[in-house]
Amino acid sequence: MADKITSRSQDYSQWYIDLVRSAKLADYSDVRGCMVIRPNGYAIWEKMQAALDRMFKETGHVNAYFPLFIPESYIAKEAEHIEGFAPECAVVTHGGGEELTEKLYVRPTSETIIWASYKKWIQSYRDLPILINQWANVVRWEMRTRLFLRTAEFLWQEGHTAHATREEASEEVMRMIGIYKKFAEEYMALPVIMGRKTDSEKFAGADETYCIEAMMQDGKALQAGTSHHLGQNFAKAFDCQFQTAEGRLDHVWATSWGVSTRLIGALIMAHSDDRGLVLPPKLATRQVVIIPILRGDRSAVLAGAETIARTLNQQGIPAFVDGSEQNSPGWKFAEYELQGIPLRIEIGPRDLAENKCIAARRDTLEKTELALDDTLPLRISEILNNIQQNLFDKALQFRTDNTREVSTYEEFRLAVEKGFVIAHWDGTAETEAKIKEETKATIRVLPAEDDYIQQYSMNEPGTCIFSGNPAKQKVVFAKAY
RNA sequence: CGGGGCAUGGCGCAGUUGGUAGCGUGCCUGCUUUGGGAGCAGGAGGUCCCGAGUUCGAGUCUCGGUGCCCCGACCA
Repeated sequence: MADKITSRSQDYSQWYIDLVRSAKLADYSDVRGCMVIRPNGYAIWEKMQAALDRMFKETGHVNAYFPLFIPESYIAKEAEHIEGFAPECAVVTHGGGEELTEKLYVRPTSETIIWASYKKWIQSYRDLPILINQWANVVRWEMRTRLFLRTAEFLWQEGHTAHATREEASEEVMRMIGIYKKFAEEYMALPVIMGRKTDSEKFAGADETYCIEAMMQDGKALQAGTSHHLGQNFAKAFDCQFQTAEGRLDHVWATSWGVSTRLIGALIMAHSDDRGLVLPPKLATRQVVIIPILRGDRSAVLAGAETIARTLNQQGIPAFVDGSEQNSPGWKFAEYELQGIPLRIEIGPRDLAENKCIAARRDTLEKTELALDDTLPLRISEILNNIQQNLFDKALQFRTDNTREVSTYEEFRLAVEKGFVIAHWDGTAETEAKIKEETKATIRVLPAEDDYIQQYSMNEPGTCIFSGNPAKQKVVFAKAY
């Protein structure tokens, strides 16, 4: 046995760390809070990027790149923004051996430097909308870090759009959070609740923040993506006005939205098990590993394996053969399970004689015999689709099983230790803060999707779980990452 | 920023009253193996985190420093 992973039941947090390291997704760096994303981890990010980037382009967005360094005076322009971000910023004070006349902030997010440009680019309503996305790294000097979930430097995409009206910006905010939900559910097989954040949880400088919130296997919530309505806050801070069709001057309306490499952490914590990573096929660079059992007529077995790989690759199913003789088949089984390859095919002399092979799926660990004929690629793609669907179904079932509606604060305190809690809230920040102080649970989301609202009758008025005051609606509470 | 832990071959660890460093795994070579992390034999590999001190002698004792991890408060 090589890298042994701590079991989830024994220590969930340690399980996560062991998994990330032994599946070679990421490694610690000697720089505090920073990580090295290894090829196995980066491959997942590349799959995510490809799918998201396509979805952004399909909705009219274009990519650009803005500088890593932001002048201090820019960051300082939006009061709430600097208050929120300044404490966690890295600041460059020297360059070329000289002290800089103005300090440069390493971007924690790019609103300010982008709006300094937008101010130059926008004069008329004819210049709007601007729909720009950038793929970049950002730095936030976090107190405490966790691989993928929270690191001092991370990779993300940030969309920054400029609009002529509040309504148009609102539509953009909802369109993008909708895309994130679609991506999470269709690609990551991760069910999410889409909705709004309370004021205390919203982005520094935003009027409104929408999010997608997911449940991890320990019942805790993870914010997987955000979309912000920035109102005219940044336009005002940067004096960015435009002339309307009617000839009036107005400040530009803004949105920003992002997802980060944190999604990789979400993916791991949602689906993986004590044997290692479990990857949804749509995010697996390598979907099928073929392991020849090299006994008897080795070259025939190896040729059989290669033929399967070639056939699958021709059908667009990424497959590869591990025919190395350095490791035993058993070793390879364990290794590729650790790495989360969705499907394994075993083929040996016995199979070859009977013109079949064994398929073992990563999610359920079930083994099936498959005939080696023209139907093989189809059967395999069916299994892969089935894995993708099964992961989503399982995660959704888990979320449902670990979501509880409560009507008393006593019930609340117990339930919130085990998952999501649906409860009435009086809408005040005071109540929210006290609940957080006493239970560590926060309001994760005010759901904004019909199915979820109906399922838990979120809009039904009632009595606040904490204060006993009238409450217009229920909200989702949970402990969060 | 508080509390705790760790620092010794690539990785994981042991190292007793101070005496010149060892185990597992991985790596290299060869042979035998191969349907759930194979076996045997041989081999390579270490500034013991850094600095100072005590001592004939420090991985070990003393003082100082650094780094990382974990748990909490803050955050995507």
